[in-house]
Amino acid sequence: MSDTTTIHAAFADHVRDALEALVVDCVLPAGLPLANVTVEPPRDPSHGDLATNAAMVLAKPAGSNPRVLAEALVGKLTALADVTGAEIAGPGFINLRVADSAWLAELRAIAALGGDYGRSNAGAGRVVNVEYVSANPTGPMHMGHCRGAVVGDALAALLEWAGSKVVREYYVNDAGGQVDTLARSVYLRYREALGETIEIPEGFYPGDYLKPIGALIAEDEGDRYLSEPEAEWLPIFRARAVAAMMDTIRGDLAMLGIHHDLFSSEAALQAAGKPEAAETWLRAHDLVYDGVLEAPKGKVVEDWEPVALPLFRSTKFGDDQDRPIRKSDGKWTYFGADLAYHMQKAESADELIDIWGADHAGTVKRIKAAVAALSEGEGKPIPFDVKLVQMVQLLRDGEPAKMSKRSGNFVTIADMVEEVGKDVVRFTMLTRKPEAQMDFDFAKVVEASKDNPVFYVQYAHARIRSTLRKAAAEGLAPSDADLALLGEAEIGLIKQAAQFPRVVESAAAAREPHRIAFFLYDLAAAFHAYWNLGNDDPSKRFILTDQPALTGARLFLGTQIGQVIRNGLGILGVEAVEEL
RNA sequence: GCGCCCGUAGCUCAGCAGGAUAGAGCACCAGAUUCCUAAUCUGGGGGCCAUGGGUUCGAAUCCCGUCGGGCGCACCA
Repeated sequence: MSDTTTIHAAFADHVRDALEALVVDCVLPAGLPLANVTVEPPRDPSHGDLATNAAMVLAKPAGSNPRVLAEALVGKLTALADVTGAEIAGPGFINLRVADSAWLAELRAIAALGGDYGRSNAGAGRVVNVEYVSANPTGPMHMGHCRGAVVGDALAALLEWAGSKVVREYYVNDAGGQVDTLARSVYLRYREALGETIEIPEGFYPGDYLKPIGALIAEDEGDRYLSEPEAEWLPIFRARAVAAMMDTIRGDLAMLGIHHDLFSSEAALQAAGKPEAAETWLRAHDLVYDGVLEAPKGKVVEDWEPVALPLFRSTKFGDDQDRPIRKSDGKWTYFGADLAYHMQKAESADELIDIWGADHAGTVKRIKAAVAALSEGEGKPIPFDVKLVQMVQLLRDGEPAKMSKRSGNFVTIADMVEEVGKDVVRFTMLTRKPEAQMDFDFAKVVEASKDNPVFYVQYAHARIRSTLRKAAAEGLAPSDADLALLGEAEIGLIKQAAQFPRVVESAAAAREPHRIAFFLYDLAAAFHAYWNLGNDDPSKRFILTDQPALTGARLFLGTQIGQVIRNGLGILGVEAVEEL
């Protein structure tokens, strides 16, 4: 990264420096908590370009009052070259006005940083492991996986932009009973491929997508497995079925533009003895004991009977019940293996993030308990966050959409991407905060105009690119030679685009990629509004053949606005199109 | 019954880890097209931020209760 400083970072530093100077002057005591000090644009632009709440936040811990502090701070800040005004307002805000020349410098900074504008090193290179999707390898990806996939992927990119090293990981649940069922289902399709008439029992996977796998095995291996006992063929069919499903899933993910760095196999984890190691350690610390599971509450289970199982003391860490790590047949529960899996991830990361569907909300406490127990016990507590994405209700013209041509009973991601396109799916999933439920209506989302922010943002970018092409055809090019010709409207646009680095930083800190989407929407709106000034007043257009200097400056501005939009869309994994 | 998430304009949603007079789109009303793409823009009406308390200089935002909606609640993943 170059040493080009963005205006946002510079002023955050300026305020911090001013506060330190006040410490030296003995106006402030040393060691004040600065975490809540913000430097950000006020909502009302008439209040200036930037405002800080420093005086209000620090008054109490400093044993002073906001007014006195603010006046001292203003004294320091007015001395800055880029500051043309500093005043105290409201309950103790300090409003700053920043010289136009500083905004023009920011425009040059965007140009200098290009595709890196907005990156920071706030994450300080810490390794963050983001586990997302992790759909069971028992079928193609469907809508239930989509939101988590998109949110996880955008979050991963966002954290990279904010200076973390990110590992994108997929946990392949290839060890439980479900993949055995998958193998048996494929075995049926295998027999079918060899001419038998089959019936698919309750509880098997009925989808047509298993037919080609069965057929392929029949082709490769002939009828040799027909007469063999299940114990012989099951592992083979399981391995082939899982491999085929993972190929399908990787294909589905690729359609969404998602590529994981690491696929971790649960079977491999178990083969390596990781769950045993965790159990041994937990037993040694009295965190696993042999106990009896309580009957579920609030729900009648008819054939419930008490069983003795090895239980993890998750209640010690805030869970409602202790949780079994092995089943009564001695095999690992999902949780028993998952706990070891999280330890495995923690070995090579500074921080863990899981993206889960809301239907797994009930298991958050136990896994957090396990990670806390193991990592604190090992003397290396690791920050661990589980992000829950809420359900998406699929609609078609307001009616619930069901049924897929491929799977028989659910809408697949492949179907959806084919119908509405990757960019629409991704952007739409990201224009809502993940913890709120959302509707996804095919009818609305394919509409290329209204109600569809993707096109709105892409259109802004396309307009800019189109204008640059048109200008080039007339021999006009962007130039920063005469930026002083830019006026109030243009500076306003720069101010808005200049928020990008701090939006990236705060979105990353809050783990909320949707903020990028809303920022882009606002920036696009500002651009469209600016553009339309040229409708009423031709002198406000980009291309003015008789004024090459002004045209060059405006094209330079447009180029950088386009760059910011492109960078933001890049985080979201949405294409910045050249034309619509 | 218990746990987690949500409740902001008629509808769909933002609200930047507590800040100044709560915003946008859709819908509704009134306008802009000899234009670098009108897939756009300008203006207007519309809110007890579910509700009752609390915390403080300051609450849509944090805490507690209530109401309403969603998800989950044995060895399934």
